[in-house]
Amino acid sequence: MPHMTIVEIAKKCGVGVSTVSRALNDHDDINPETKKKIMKVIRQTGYVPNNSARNLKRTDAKCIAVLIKGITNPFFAPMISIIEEETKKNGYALVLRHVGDGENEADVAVALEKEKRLRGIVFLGGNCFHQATKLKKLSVPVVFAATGNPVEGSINRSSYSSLAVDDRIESYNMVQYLISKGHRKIAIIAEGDEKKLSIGYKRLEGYLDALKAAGIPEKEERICLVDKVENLYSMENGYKATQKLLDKDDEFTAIFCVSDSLALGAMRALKDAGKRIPEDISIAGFDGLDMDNYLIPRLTTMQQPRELIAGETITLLFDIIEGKKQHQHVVFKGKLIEGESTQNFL
Amino acid sequence: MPHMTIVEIAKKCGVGVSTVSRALNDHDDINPETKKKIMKVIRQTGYVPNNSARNLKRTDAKCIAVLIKGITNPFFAPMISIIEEETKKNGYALVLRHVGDGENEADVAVALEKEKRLRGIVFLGGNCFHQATKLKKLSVPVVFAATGNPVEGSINRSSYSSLAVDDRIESYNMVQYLISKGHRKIAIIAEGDEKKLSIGYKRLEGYLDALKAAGIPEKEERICLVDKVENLYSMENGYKATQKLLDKDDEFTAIFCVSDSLALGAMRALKDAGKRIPEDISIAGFDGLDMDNYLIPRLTTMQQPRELIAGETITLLFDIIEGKKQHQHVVFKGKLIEGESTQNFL
DNA sequence: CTGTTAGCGCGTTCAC
DNA sequence: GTGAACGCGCTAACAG
Repeated sequence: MPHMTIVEIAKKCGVGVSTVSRALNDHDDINPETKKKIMKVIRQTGYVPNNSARNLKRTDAKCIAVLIKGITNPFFAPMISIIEEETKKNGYALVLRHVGDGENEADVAVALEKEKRLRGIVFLGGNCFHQATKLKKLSVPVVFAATGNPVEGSINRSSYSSLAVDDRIESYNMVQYLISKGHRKIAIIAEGDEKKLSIGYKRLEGYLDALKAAGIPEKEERICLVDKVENLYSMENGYKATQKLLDKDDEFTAIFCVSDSLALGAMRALKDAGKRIPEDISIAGFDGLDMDNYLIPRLTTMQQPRELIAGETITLLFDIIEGKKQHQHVVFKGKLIEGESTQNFL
Repeated sequence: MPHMTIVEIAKKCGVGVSTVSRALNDHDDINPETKKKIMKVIRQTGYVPNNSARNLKRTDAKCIAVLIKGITNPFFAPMISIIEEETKKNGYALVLRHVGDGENEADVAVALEKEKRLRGIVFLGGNCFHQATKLKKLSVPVVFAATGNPVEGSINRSSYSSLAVDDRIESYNMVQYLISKGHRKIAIIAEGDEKKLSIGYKRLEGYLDALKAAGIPEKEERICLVDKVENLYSMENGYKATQKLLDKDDEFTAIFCVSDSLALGAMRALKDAGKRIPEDISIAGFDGLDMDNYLIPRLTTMQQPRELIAGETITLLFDIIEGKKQHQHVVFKGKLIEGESTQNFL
């Protein structure tokens, strides 16, 4: 029996389609007996309602969507768990949507809103800036989580929310920490981005700020910008970048990597070059991935409060949906986790 | 203008809805001029067609779905990239669907097939067994990738495909490698699974096979089964398991972890216990994650040919869809990557 | 080449 | 409580 429809179920049960619909959607204006009978037939036949048809009609549909550019990024893993949990707890359905490399997130969002009758949208993600014009096409609340500089173009800041750390400041803090450890020749592995909007660039700015504040002149050969071949923040990129740094300048005593993955690559490259970590060179990362605390040596990093951000994001979204709150912009503080990959420069 | 429909676009353009539809779907039975005009209006108004309505009508819709239990698992990352690429290359649309902890993958698949008019389904994933009865409700080709023992219950093996390594054999090979290195007291961190169907259990069987073949008696205190608190194959589980092993028995000279994440946790635990890797204890993992080659020391692992599996999977699926091939079961060979985490036991 | 029309499968009015 | 009828937005015939 391929392709059952609600009509056939109705016939089988000797009732009208609307009655089946009532049973399906847990309406209370239905005789419990009838419902029981119908549900039994549904189970027996293995009937599954067509979601496309439902979405087309349904008006209520408590459903939100979470869009993630690069869902395989380990950074998102714990956030997704929390979002799933909280969404369920609030009685909403969740559409988790991966946004591929070629896709534009705002476009995906607009299409999804039409398709699913969403009540709200979360953009999860690191390194992206959305076009204001496209965003304006969305008619449901939008919240950006863990995104540095979410919107490009002119849009009223009160028409969306954002929850994130301040990449520039936290980066500043990390570099200042390195300076406080006596390092003055600090290299950085950051992101080559012409638009200067990416989080990688903001973290680079924080680095420059910190040097300036400490009166340390920046040196071009200590700034290594990786480019987007495949995965920007890959370990491989960190490895290669470190090799380049070592080629150009072997005086630096510390490397600040704008992501933990880059840092892992950097550690390996240093090791391969015969350098000891942290005795010869200190390494610091950014993000606070689960693995950091298991690496040998443990990685010093600027931990983002991912779980907190995820939780607050989803709570805020529901509050906005239900009219309890207005849009807002929340800045979280990073936590400097001191691992074994950094030490005093003597 | 919230909620535009194809009718309004048609009116605005002074044409019929079907003409707009033709423009939208790149049909060739339309005047290029008309099409241009329509597309312009569409762009200006920002109209986006409703996918639910499309899915409801469309009959052809070249679309496949990939379902992944735990999409955040780093093991899948490179596979997803390849699948996206290949699917696009073949002119198909792709629905990438994360299956949450509470969800049943087969159920999701059935619902998705109705909703999207799929032409084929890929189940990507490690540690799951699907119920035959539910699988039978699917009317499109199903391919399991990187799944050890995909189906539970009775179903004709010629009604689905599978592409994977043989976990038991590859596990056997790894343990035999350790034995060949002179290790005879080999501990294992595996998966506690009552059903004995999981890949973790199969890898445990491979371990036992290898010991037996070498005439090494198995010792209960060297077998540590982690349980599913949160993430089964987490680093934390590896860490704790190793601590337990050290408590119970400090004679073993090697640990075989049934996943690389567990191995990373194990490495850290050994380090914290003052053991040197590999001088005191050798560590071997399973999977071949990207990070393995960056760890210090580099992790010895049984690498699964993930990219190859992903590519072959998608190719096979399309061949089956197009009637060029029958269902088949392909077993891939693992590749033992010798890192620095293992050495001869002298 | 184009417009009109009939459903796709379902939820939701309405009467009953 | 229940059923008949309508329409969600769109594509695919079918005429013209």
